[in-house]
Order: sequence, then structure tokens, then C-alpha cells
Amino acid sequence: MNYAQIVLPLNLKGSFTYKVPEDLISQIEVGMRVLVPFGGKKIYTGIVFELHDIAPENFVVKEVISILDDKPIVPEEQIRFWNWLSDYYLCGLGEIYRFAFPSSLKLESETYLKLKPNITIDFENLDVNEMYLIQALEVRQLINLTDIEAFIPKKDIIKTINSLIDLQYIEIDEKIAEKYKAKEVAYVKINDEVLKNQNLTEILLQLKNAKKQKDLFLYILEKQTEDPDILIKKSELFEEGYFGNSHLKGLVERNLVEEYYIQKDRLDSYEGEIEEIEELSEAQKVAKGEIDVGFEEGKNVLLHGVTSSGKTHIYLDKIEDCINEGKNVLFLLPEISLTKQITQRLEKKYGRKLGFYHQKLTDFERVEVWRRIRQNDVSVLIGTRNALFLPYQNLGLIVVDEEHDSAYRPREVSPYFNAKDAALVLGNFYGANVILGSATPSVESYYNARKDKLAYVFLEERFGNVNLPEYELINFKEAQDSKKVSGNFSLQVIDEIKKVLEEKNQVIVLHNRRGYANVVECETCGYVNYCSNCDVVMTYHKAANEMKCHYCGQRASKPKTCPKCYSENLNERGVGVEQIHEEVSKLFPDHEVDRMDVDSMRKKFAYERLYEKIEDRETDIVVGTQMISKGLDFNHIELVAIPKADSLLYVQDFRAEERAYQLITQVSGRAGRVSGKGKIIIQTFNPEHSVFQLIKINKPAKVYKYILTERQKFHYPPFTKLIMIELKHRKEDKANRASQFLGSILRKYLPEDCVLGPEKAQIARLNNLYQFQIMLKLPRGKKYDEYKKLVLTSLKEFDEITAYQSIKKEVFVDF
DNA sequence: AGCACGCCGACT
DNA sequence: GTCGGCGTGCTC
Repeated sequence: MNYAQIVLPLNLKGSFTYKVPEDLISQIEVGMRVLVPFGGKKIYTGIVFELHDIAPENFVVKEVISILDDKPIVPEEQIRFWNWLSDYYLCGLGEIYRFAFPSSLKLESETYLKLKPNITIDFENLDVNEMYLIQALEVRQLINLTDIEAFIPKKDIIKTINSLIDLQYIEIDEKIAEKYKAKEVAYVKINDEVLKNQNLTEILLQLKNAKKQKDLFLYILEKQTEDPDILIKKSELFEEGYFGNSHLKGLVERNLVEEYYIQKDRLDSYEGEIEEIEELSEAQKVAKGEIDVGFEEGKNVLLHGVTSSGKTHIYLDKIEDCINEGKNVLFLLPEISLTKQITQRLEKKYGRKLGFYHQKLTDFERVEVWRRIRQNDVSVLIGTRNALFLPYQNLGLIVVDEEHDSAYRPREVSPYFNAKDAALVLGNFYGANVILGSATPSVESYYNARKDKLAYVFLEERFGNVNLPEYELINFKEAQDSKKVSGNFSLQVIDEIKKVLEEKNQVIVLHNRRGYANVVECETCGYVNYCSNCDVVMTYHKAANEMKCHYCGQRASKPKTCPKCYSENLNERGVGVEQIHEEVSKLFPDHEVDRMDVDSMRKKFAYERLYEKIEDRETDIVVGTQMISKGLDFNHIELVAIPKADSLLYVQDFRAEERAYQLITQVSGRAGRVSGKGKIIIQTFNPEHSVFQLIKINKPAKVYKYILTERQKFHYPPFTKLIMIELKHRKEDKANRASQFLGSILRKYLPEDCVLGPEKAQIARLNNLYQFQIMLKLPRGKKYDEYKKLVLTSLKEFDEITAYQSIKKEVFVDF
């Protein structure tokens, strides 16, 4: 076994072959990190994916420089998982590696060199570069690879390091442990001296021209004297938004207040009361029993529980079971901001044995979690999709909550994969059970459950036997004709909202479109404002008073006159959530109306603040985009209004109906959680539309049956498999020609009706790249594997055309 | 992905 | 005469 296949953190196909030097053969194992030279002057941290003794013939192999781990950092199950992902989603292992690892575990620049202890160096036999390096190390002890570039020519770096390692003079040092800095929390207190020596009137006199500082000083003083044992966190001062950092700085500069830091063990054991898990209800017990049966049959489970049925409850129970068996749990969520409830409940129970892993952690925090998982020090890991790649030791259960959520398969991050499907496969490799849970399962999962590939567990009643919300459809056309509307709201909806507000309850208004107006159009010449980078009209945001491109983020000021014909006759068309918010505020001037969308939630803590406002019932009406369908579990929301429901359906996507159903149902679940008198009002021009009609009767099985029939009719998943290939280039004709060419190759191998396109993408230009798409509709089953191989062949054939190498190509399997 | 090599326009 | 633009090719 003197050759190794190494995966490098590069967006390159496959792995690279390296020779393992004699002295490393006994130590090297699959799953370890190694340092390898690459392309003349670079050193990368690679992962050993395979060991073999087949000498390559077509190129000269380089040698592994050194091994970075004493035991594999990627467990065998993960190796299989990476290979599966790469195979199934047609993506490179390098891409997966980049995605899976925190950067300080893979970056070459984080690698340091040091002198071996107790050595005598024979300077006579060293060349100039080797001498420089040794001398530098004698002064600095540790040297970063990028620093070496300062005194050794790039091309000689590797040679120099290699020979010094061979001579046993130097070695590789992993600096991660030392660079990891425990998180510190800032606290404030009144300066001790001040308390002893100065009298209060003097201080207040000093602050008489700085009212806020004075207030802040008094606030801190009061808190501190009230109970000296409770420390005052710096962050809590700013929570209200009344004080700012500048006020505190002022006090610190005057030496009145001191800032100090206390190291926080992020995973402090929870000190509050331990919450006993409430007993399961009868329905929940039945569901749990069914899950157990499913597991015994070796099946994974789809837990379809209507909103407020207490799915979390069941998860907790299964998590407990799993831990009692001595195994660990991975709990996946679509996004970390929604973790509040589940996290709090688990924290109370598992304290120290709980871990978090998600996109918002810093690199050190990620490495810390990696270490703990490797040491088997985490029983329950709560995380987002990237948590699938942690080096789990003894995984017994994976829970995928809100399995239908599209955040599990974002399109913009590579490698492209669906975390829900990946979790099923990972569970299989670990021999772990998997529960997919949702109030509105994806059509694919539902279908799999019906086909018995998943055990299907349906939890039909809300916890505590609370009634399900009631739906009402309002024909907006009729309302308009009989003049019973005000703007975008029918008088009936306005009435219903009034009623709820009178009872001091709360209302949600859903409108799933950002901004104020979709388009600003010139009445005179028809000019509309296009984004300069993309083929998209820009959306008008009144709150920020600017035009935004929702695809590339480009911003521009709102034109006062038409840039083309100088007419002042500009018209705003297409209703956005800001406009609905404005309308509602005007309709209910005596109530607190808040807006919740990505634009208004961008500020730090904006979400937390609004969350509390709603919880404290300061907010009467929340107007928001789909964001409000997630995580807002409050007890006093009694009405959900969807003024322009049709906009949910008119999206060019075969999943539009599924999405509309999911969104409406999810947001409905916010209403009447306790009272059981929740109501949903849907305003539409098409009350006869099947989706609305089926939602109204509130029988999920019928909705799925309808959607499945439609999908079957038009040959869409889950009855077929879709692969979408996207080609991008700065020059339109080049992108066009390339995609035509790829299309012709694909048609050569695949039946005509499998290949659709190429076509201009819906957004023909994005970030200055022209995009073309080819959609492959492939049959399921054995045929699929066969066809996919042919797709692979076609893609390879395409890659051989050198003229098209500058084309950016992306493949989305299970689009 | 990065990085070098190589071939054509605007500058000291 | 050179600096630097990005098209093309290669990396075990």
C-alpha cells in the first residue's frame, strides 16, 4: 500500500494519486489528513480516500509530505457518504471536502512548521534556502507556510521543506488548538473607585449635558445596587434600543464605568430548572408506537403531524430512547434561526452533551464542535445541513425536522444536494434510524411513504385536542364587483380582523413578495428599471427608498423621472409586502402593525426584538412574507389573512402548487393554537382552484392525491427524475452555442423525450452571466442508473471540447 | 479552483 | 519598447 488517492479542497474532478514515503506507510490510514504538494508551488491539506499499490503510468507521482492526524478525522461512514454524494449528485469530491470541513482544518496557510526538539544541525550540508528556513525557525519557533514565501522563492518552498523533514530537522505543527480562543462575554460595572470616593451629585453634575449617558449610568448603578450578585451583561444594555454603544463608551472614557470580560464556556451546563418531558398524549403514544414498528421493520419514518400536534414531543421521546441505548442523535433543522423552541427544550435536558453546528458559527467554534464530536462528547447535535458532515462516532438517530423545507436544498451553494435525502443515506451508512417530520411533507416523501419505502405515521389531531383552524375563501372578483373592497382587502376581511383585534388577539397577514412595488414603469414610454447585472426588473423598496435586484443584490436610487423620456409619469405596479403593510397600518391606525421580511429583519436582533414584541402582545398585526410561517408559535394569533393568495400559485415551477399548499398550511398553523378557534381567510380571484378548495376541506390526503395526479399526468417527480444542467458565460452566443452542443450530445445518447431544451433560463442573465438550461426528464428505477451513466458520458464528451472550458456548468440532480 | 503561459492594445 | 488584459491548459 504505497500509493494513496488524495482528495484536495479544489473544485476538481476525483482524487489525485500520491506516493506514500516508506516511513509513513505504517501510520497512514484512510480518512486522515495529509499535506501534499500540488502544482509546483502550493501545498494543500488533502484527505486520504484510498490506499493501494497500483503505480500510475501517465504521470510522475509526487510524495505525501506528512500526515496531520494520528487517527482518521473522516470516519469510514463519512467516506462512503462523500462517495455517494459525489456519485449521485454528479459533483466532485473536492467540492464536498470544501463544503464539509471548517476552513482551519483544511487550509494550507494554517499549517505551521517548527524545529524538532533537541537536534544538532549540520549546517555544512544545507543549501541556501534550507539555511534561511532553519535560521528563521530559530528566531520565530513557528512559521506559517505563507510567511515562508517572504524569503524562499515560491517554487523552492516544497523542495526545501521536504528535504528538511527528511533530514529530521523540522516537523509540522497543528496550530488549531492554540488558535482557538474561548468565547468571552462582556460585562459592565460601576468603577469601584467611583463608588468609594465620589458622591453621586458630583457625577450627575458632570453628566448633565449628556442625558443618555446619565440615564445609562443610573441604570447600571440601580441594577448593581439592587442585587450585586447579578452581573450586568454589556449586551443587555442595548437590547431596548434606547442606549447605544457610544453612550457606554462615554462613561468608560470618564472612568465611571468599567468593561470587563468573563470567559464563557459556551456549553455551560444549564442551571435553570430541569424540565420533565410531559407525558405523551394518547394520539402521540400511538404515533410513537408506529414509529417503533417502522424502525423494527428496518424502515425510516415519515412523521406527518398537523401543526401543533406535538411532533417535537415525539422527537424528544425518540431522542431519549436513542440516548438510553448509548447512541448519539443528529437533529437537523432547515435554518438555525428557527431553533429557539427545540433548543431551549433540549438544553434543559442535555446541557453539556448538546452541540450546535450551523453556518453562523465562527471557524473556531466549528472546530471545537468537530473535536467534541470526534471525542464522542456530544449526545445530541442540533444543526443545519452542513452538520451532516461531522465525524460522528455512534449515530443512532437522525431527525429531519420540517423535511419539506426548501432550505435543505439551496441552489446557490455547491455542492448541490438535498439534505433530507442525504440524511436518509447517511443514516443508512451509520445504521441509524431516520425520522422525517413535517406538517406538510414534501410530495416526494409522501409518495415514498405511500409506496412503503418509508413508514408513514400520521398525527391528525392537535395536541390537547384543540380544533384545527377553519378556512374561508373570499372571491375577490365578486367583492370588487359589489364594491366591497378597500384597496387589496375585502370589507369582509377588514371586519374579521377588527373582530379579532377587539378581543385583544393578534392577526397575521401573509403576502409573499418582498419590497413595495414589483416594477416602476414609465406611463409615457413604458420604460422599466432593469438591473444592470441581471435580466430582471428591479423591485422598489419604499422603506429603504431604493430599487433592489433580488437576485444579485444590486441597489439603485429610485428614478424621479423616466431616464429615457424624462416623463414624470412613473407608475408603481405589482404589490409588495411593504405596500400591504402600509395599507394595513392605514386601515388600523390605532393598532401596532409590524412587518416581517428579510429586508426588515436584516438588522441584528431585529428578529428577536419583533419576536418578543409579538410574544408580549405589543404587536397586534404582523404583515410578512413566508418568513412568518416559521417558528412563530404564539398563543393569541387567531386569524391569518392572505389578501392576494393567487400570487402564490402563479409561479413558473412545477412545485408551485405544492409550495402554495405548504406555505398556506404552515402559516395557518400559527392560528388558534390554544383557543382552537383559529381562522384563515384566503382572498382569491379563483376560489374554484383545486388547491384552495382542497385546503379548505383540510384533508391532507386529498391534497397529495391531487398533486400526485397532476405530477403523474405531466411526468414530473416523483414519477420521473429530473436533472437540470445550467451553462453560463459572459457572452450570450457562446453560452448559447455551448448549450446547443451539449443538447445535441445528450440527444445522441438519450431518447428524444428525455431531453428538454436547451432554453434561456427564466432569468436570462444573472450577475452578468448569460444562462441556458437543459432539463433531463428521466424514468425512475433501473433505467435511471443506466441513463445517468449516459448523462455522465455526455458531460465528459462536452468537457473535452477545449473551446467550451470557460463555460461554467452546473448540474442539479433531483432538481 | 488557482496559476502560468502566451498573445495583442495603451502607456513610460 | 514594456505592462497587463484574459483566453487556454494543467495540476497527481
